[in-house]
Amino acid sequence: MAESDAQIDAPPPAKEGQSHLYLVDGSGYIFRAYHALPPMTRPDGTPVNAVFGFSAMLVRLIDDLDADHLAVIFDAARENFRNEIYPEYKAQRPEAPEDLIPQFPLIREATRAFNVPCIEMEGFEADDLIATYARLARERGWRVTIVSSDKDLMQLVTDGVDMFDPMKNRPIGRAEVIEKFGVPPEKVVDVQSLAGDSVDNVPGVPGIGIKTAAQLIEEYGDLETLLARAGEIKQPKRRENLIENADKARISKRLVTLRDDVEVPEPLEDLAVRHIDPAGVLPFLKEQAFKRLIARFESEAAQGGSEEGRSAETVAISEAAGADAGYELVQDLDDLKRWIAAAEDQGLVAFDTETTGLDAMRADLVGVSLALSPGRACYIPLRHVGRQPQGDLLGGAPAEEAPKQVPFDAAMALLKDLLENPAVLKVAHNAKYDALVLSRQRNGGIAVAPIDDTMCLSYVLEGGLHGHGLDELAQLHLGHTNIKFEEVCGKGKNQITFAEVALDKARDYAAEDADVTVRLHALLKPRLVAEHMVTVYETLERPLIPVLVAMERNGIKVDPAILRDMSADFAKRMVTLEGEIHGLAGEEFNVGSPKQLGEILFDKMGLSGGKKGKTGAYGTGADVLETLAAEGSELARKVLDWRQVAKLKSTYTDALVESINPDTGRVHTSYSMVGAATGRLSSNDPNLQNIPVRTEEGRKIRTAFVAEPGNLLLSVDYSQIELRLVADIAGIESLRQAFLDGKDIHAQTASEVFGVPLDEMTPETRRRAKAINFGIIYGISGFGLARQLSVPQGEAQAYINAYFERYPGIRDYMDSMKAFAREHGFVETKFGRKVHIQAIRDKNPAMRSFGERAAINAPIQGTAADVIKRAMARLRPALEKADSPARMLLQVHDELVFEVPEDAVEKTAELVREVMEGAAAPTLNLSVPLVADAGWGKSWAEAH
DNA sequence: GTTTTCACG
DNA sequence: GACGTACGTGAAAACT
Repeated sequence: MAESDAQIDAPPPAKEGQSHLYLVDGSGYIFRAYHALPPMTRPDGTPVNAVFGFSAMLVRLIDDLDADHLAVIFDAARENFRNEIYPEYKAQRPEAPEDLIPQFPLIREATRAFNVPCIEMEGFEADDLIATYARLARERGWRVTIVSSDKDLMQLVTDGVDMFDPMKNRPIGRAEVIEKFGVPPEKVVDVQSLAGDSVDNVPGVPGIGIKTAAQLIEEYGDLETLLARAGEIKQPKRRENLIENADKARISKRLVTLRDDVEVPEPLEDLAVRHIDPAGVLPFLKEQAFKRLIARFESEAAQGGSEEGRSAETVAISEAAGADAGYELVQDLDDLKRWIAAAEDQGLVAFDTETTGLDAMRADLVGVSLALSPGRACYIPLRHVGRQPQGDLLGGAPAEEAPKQVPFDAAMALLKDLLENPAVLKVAHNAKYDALVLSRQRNGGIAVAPIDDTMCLSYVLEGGLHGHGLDELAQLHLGHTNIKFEEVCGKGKNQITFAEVALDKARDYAAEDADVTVRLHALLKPRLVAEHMVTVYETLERPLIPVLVAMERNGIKVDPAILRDMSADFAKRMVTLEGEIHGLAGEEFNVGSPKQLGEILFDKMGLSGGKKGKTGAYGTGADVLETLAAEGSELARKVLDWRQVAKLKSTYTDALVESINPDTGRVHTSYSMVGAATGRLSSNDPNLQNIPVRTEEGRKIRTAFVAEPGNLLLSVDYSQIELRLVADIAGIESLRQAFLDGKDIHAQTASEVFGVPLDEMTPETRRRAKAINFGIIYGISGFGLARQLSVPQGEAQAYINAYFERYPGIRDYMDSMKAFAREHGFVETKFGRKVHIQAIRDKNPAMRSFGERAAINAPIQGTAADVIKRAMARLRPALEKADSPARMLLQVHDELVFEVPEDAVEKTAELVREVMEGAAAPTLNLSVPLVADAGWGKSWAEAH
């Protein structure tokens, strides 16, 4: 049933020769566009936001290749045959907003200007006309796509008929209908008849919503059967309602069922897609002052018409790109000078670097692409090589000479002038990578500035909604599929480096990236203002790019000898432990396999502890083994020891040695600015934000992180920053006072929640309070706290209740975050960063709870992340001003690590502490002081 | 490619 | 009233 249905994915593309009809729900679109788009007016003051959205949508649709028939359908008037069935139908709909009314005729005008059939009919709604056309087209074997997100049209989805949501740019197929209604399209009408619709004034049956309706229809098959057997319903209220309101349900059914037998005014043939005549559409566009669309059709007119209705935009970005008007290959100095002059003239250029690898500290620059405006891009090969000699495959092809390129040093000198020119804005996607590559002497020693980063723009605007890779954004915002890296370089053992790629292929790939970047920039940058995200971008993200470039470039010295010694020791201990484990188990097995271990522990040895998880595998996590060990299982104890050693060896001591850069002798992590939804950074290749510290054993790994001779590592970290923010944000007076007085915060909490005087505090009581304090930050639940504390759930819940009782501000905070997230789909940090929480609207209650906890945590974790980002951005000029020789090396969420000459440590520590403690001000006037503690030593272990 | 486990804040 | 849980990450190894 539903399971197999759900697997049906996006509809297949139209078959060869099959006609494809697009039916646009014009009336529905107007309202949605009006509400979704920010207000716009043309010079004479006429509001046109919906008209603009509509026009842009129509152009996009016509550009779509497989639409050969197209019509826009409108509602003719308010009254139609449904009002005769039920006079109140849609009666209570509010009047359209004042600034929408003048847009109705304009949208019909737009449709005609674009040479698209514009259809409406007295007595019927647009939906009925759509249903009728869909039936007619299907009878001829055509494919139909209904462009609308209106749920009332979902009943029409079937084989060959699907929908497309023009606001969200996503298809609506059978699976999406099931997601919305809980039943497949053919049963949607029955569900709607029961559930009714308060907006359209469809009565339905009282007390039954979509969920219950879907459940009932699933159970009884259809509406009539359900009504006939209503007496069998167990719930008394529901049974009564169904019996009493059977007629209302039947009337509702007549209201929601779409008519597909309307005498349509235009035959299908007349809906064939017609060419857009620039001369016909330009006067209309000019009247509305739609700049972007005007430019587009003017260029089309200049070229003597478009190519088969496809936009110049689409053509330039796809296969025709390389050919005529498309991307240019720059192979001599004069051409390069021409591009650079044009970029300087314009004051803005998008660029992308092509290299030999992903590690910016090791990669060699191979080429650079530039884009000035959509479709106008070039690629400058710099270090391409000829085809490499092929081994003995097919007799071995001989090596070829390197292709013609601008001499490297000459090209880099010119590019350096451009990329360092303060009057030219450089736009890149993940600019940190390109800036770091170019900053290395071998790749030109260029300090790129000023920089805009489309990846950061996307993160700031839509963090939490989707990924921020270039390919994903091209698809999402431009409807364009980028050439894949694999298609150019191959994969697996046959993969070649970009330096070996033939120039025409390299040009198409590289220039496309720059082209897409310049388009995304044009799309995203203006949204900063419209969506009030300028400050977040300009103060928290953009200034961090050069800071992180410097940190990644600095790296940190790691002593391989220390790690190798530890690895050898770990290896020995693992062998010993393995022997002991096999002895205890009575057989040899792979200790590293949770599956085998689970079978040994629970099947063979018969220890208690059940299955879990969808996969049916036994859980053998540390908590499970810890319980078994406490019950006296020596085997479990040994496995725990083995696991710890194995983890330390494989993830840290072995891997870190491999990460040492042979050129610098240091380890250079890479920070992701868009990895964490809350605004935190993340660290990878290698991850230096999770180096062990909690156990004595693991902590030793930090002795291998050292300062150069004559220097020290300085570590400064925020004390309890998240809890301090909670005290401030949730306005908890006693917690606030405790921080002000510098008291033991967990003991204080314990005293107040459990009513124990401070001088009678036991460590256990304090431990519990500490767990609650952390729980608060995570969006506490009785279950979670019980697990953490190993106490019954009821007891944990009692603690939480006591906490809420004592600190009501916490509960208010949690409730308001949940409500805000539900309403807006995101929550905000104190600095205005938006964190989108999609799970908050999930239909699965477990997912929703998850979203609620995330909504509680995100403003706290995110605000802390914002604070340290502000500190990092300010530290650069602050250290410079103080003439400090200190170098920032690492960030670990609430900690910064520096390398400092010995004689400058104390002064630097003081300066860093001041900047970090003052980082929230002046934007945020915290009622709780921020405190940072400093420590230093020869190694990271000593610095704490 | 996904799952499990475990390291950090 | 039932979902099945602490928030946020990344890496290695086993397993599909």
